[in-house]
Amino acid sequence: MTTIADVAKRANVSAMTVSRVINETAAVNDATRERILRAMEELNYVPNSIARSLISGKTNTIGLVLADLANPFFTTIARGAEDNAHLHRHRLIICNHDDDAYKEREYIDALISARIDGMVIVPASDASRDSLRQLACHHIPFVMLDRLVSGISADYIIGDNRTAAYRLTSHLIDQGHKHIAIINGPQQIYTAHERFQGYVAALTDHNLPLRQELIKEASFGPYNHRTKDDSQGFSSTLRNWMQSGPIRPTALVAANNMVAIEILHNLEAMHLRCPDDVALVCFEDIDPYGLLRPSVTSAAQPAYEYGQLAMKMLFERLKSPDRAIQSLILHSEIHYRSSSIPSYNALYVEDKASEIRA
Amino acid sequence: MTTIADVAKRANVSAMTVSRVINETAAVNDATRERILRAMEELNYVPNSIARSLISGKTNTIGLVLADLANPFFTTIARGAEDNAHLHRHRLIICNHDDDAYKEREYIDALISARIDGMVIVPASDASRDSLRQLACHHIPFVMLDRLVSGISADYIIGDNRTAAYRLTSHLIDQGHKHIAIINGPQQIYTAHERFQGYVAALTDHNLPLRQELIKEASFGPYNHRTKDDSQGFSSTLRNWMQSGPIRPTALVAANNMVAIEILHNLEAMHLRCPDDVALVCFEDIDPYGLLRPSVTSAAQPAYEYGQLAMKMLFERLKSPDRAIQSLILHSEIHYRSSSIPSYNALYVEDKASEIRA
DNA sequence: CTGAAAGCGCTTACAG
DNA sequence: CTGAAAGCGCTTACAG
Repeated sequence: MTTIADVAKRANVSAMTVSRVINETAAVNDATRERILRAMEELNYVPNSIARSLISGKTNTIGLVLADLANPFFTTIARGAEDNAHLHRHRLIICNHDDDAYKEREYIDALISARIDGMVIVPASDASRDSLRQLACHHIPFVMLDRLVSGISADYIIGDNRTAAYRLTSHLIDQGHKHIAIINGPQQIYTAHERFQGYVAALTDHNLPLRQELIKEASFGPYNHRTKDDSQGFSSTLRNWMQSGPIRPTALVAANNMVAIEILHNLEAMHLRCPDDVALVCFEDIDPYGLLRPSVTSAAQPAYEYGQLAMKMLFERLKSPDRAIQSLILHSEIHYRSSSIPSYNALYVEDKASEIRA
Repeated sequence: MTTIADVAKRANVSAMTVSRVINETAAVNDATRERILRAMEELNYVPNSIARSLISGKTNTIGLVLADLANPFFTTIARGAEDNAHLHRHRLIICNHDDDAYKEREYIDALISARIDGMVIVPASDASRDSLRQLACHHIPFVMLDRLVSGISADYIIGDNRTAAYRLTSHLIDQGHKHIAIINGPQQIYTAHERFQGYVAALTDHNLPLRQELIKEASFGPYNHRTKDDSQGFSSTLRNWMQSGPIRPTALVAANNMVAIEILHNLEAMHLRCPDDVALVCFEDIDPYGLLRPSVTSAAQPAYEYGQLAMKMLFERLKSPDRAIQSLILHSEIHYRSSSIPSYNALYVEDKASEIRA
C-alpha cells in the first residue's frame, strides 16, 4: 500500500508538505503542490483513515445496534439512519442482537474496541443496562431508539406505545368486542411492557375484566430465518383459544408486526377469516407497500424518521457533548383497516379515501 | 481513554507484558498476570483496535455495498451477510448506492481509505467498472453479488436471470398470452439486461413478435422513501397500455420486486384485477411473508443464501488470496401463483400444497 | 519471564 | 513556504 512517505519521496518533499496538500491545512507553493498532486495520482495514493483516527480519536463510524435488520420496521430505521449518516460523511456498522442481551454485549464490546464515535441502539432488554453503562463509561455517546432501559439516562427517541395500545384496544371495544386476547412480547422489553400496560388500562377503563387466560407472552422474533415453524411459540395457544378454550376471543392484539404475521398464518391454517371470525390489530407497519388484503389495523410508527432523527440527535450530541439530555416521542398513526372493521371492504371499494381516522 | 501504558504503570510492568497477557502471545508469570488483569479491570481497559489495525493491516471490517437496504431482497441479503460476518468476528459496514455509480464511488473510496479487509458488492451498473478496478488496485478482495460488471474478473455469485426470465415468459405464453409487455430495469444493470434477453428469447422461440410498444425501461427504485409517486416513471406507460394503447397487453413481466409492487398499485388505481384483466409475473420475492392476495408468480432468489454465501466466499478469498477465481450461480425457484393462473385460488382453497412447480 | 527500541501511517506543534 | 521531531496506542523483533 502506498504511504504518504512514498508520495513525499517521489515529489521530493517531506511527508509534512504532502499532508498539507491533502488536508489543505496550510499554504503550499503552487509548483510544489502540482508535483505532489501528480505523485499522488501516479502512485494512486489514498490516505489511511486508520492512521488518522489513531491521532484524532475519531473514526467517523457510528454503530447501529438493533434487534433484526430483516424485520421491516428495523430495516426502514436502518435506511433512515444510513441516509443521515452518509449526509454527515460517517459510516454505519450494523449489528443484530435478536433481542439477546448477551449477543448485544459482544457487539458493544467490539464497537467500543473499534472506537466508534457514537451509537444508535435499540436495546435488547432491561438486561442491556450494564452494556449501556459500559458505553457511557467509555464516553461513547449513544441514543436509545424505540426502547428505553430504566436506570440509564441518555438521549432517546421512542413511540407512544401505551397510548397507541390504549387506542387500539379501545377501538376493538368500540367495535363491541368483550373477549380481547393479547399476544405480547417479552415483558423485559420496554415496548412490550408499555403496550401491555395500555391494553390493561383500556380494558379497565371500559370495565372489562383482565383475563389471564387471554394473555400470552411470545417472542418478538422470529430471528432464525431458516425455519419459520412457530419460533414465537404461540401457535398452540392460539389454536387453543380459537378451537377448544373456555373463552374464545373475538379479537386479538398483536404486540408487533412479526407476531401479527404469524397470527395471520395461523388463522389461515385454521381456516378462520379476519375480521369475520376474529378481529386483529397490531403494532408497527406489517404492510409497508399497502398490498395486504385484509389490510390490518395497526399503530404505525414512522420508522424512517426514527432512524433519521436518532442519527440527527446523535450528531448534535457529538457536536455538543455537554448539552442537556434530549428526548423525543414520536406518535403513532393508527390506521383503521379491514382486519378490525367488518364493513371496511365495502367502504374501501366505494371510496379509497374513506379510511376512518381517529 | 485508558491505554495499555496506564495499565502497565498501575501493574508495575512494561506495556509489553500487558500486551502478552491480553493476546496470550507468550508466557507470563502467574502473579504478574494476576496483577495485570486486576489493573485492567480496575481501569476498565478495552484495547484500541485502531492501533492494532495500524500494525496488522487488518480491520476486521467488511464493506457491504448494495442498491437499497430497504428493498426486502437486499435486506435479506444483508442479514445473511451480517450473520456470517459475525460468525467470523468481523463487522459489517453497510452502504446504499441507489443504483447510482457516482454515489457508489464515494462509498468505495471511503471504504478503501478505511482499509476494510474486503467487500461484498452489488454493483450499481456497468459504470461501476472503474470503482471495482480501484478496489483491485488497492488489493482489497471483493465478491460481486447478484450483478456482474463486464471486464472485471473477481469472485462472484449471481442468479440464473436469463433462464428465469425465459421460464416466466414461457409460462405466460403457455397460459395463452400473446401480448406480453415488460417493464424492465435500466439496461446497464446486469440483471435487467439478462432478464430482458430471456424475455426476448422466450418470445422468439415461441414465434411471437417482439413489440417495441410493449417494452418499457424503468428504474429499479423507488429509492426516495419519502414520496412514492411514480418515481419509477412507468405509470403513464402502463395507463396507456391498459386504457388507450393500440395493443393492450394481457400479461406483464416486472423486472424486479419494486416494479411489481408499483404495478399492483397502478392496477388497483385503474380498477383492474389480476390475473382477470391482466396477468403478472415478477423477479425476486415480493411477498416474503406469503400474505399477499393475489399471490404473485415470481422467480424467487434465495436472498439469505446470497448474503451468507457471498460472505463465505469472501472469507475464503481472504484466507487464500491466490486461489483461483470462483463463481457460483444460484438458481431461482419459480413460484407459480394466482397472479398468472386464473384457477389458482380455487386450487389453493382446496389444497394449500397444490402449488404447481415446474 | 520481562523490557527497551523501533515502527505501523499519519498529524500536531514547533522551528526556521 | 517547508521540514525534523515527537507521538497517537499498540505489536514485532530483539536482547537479556
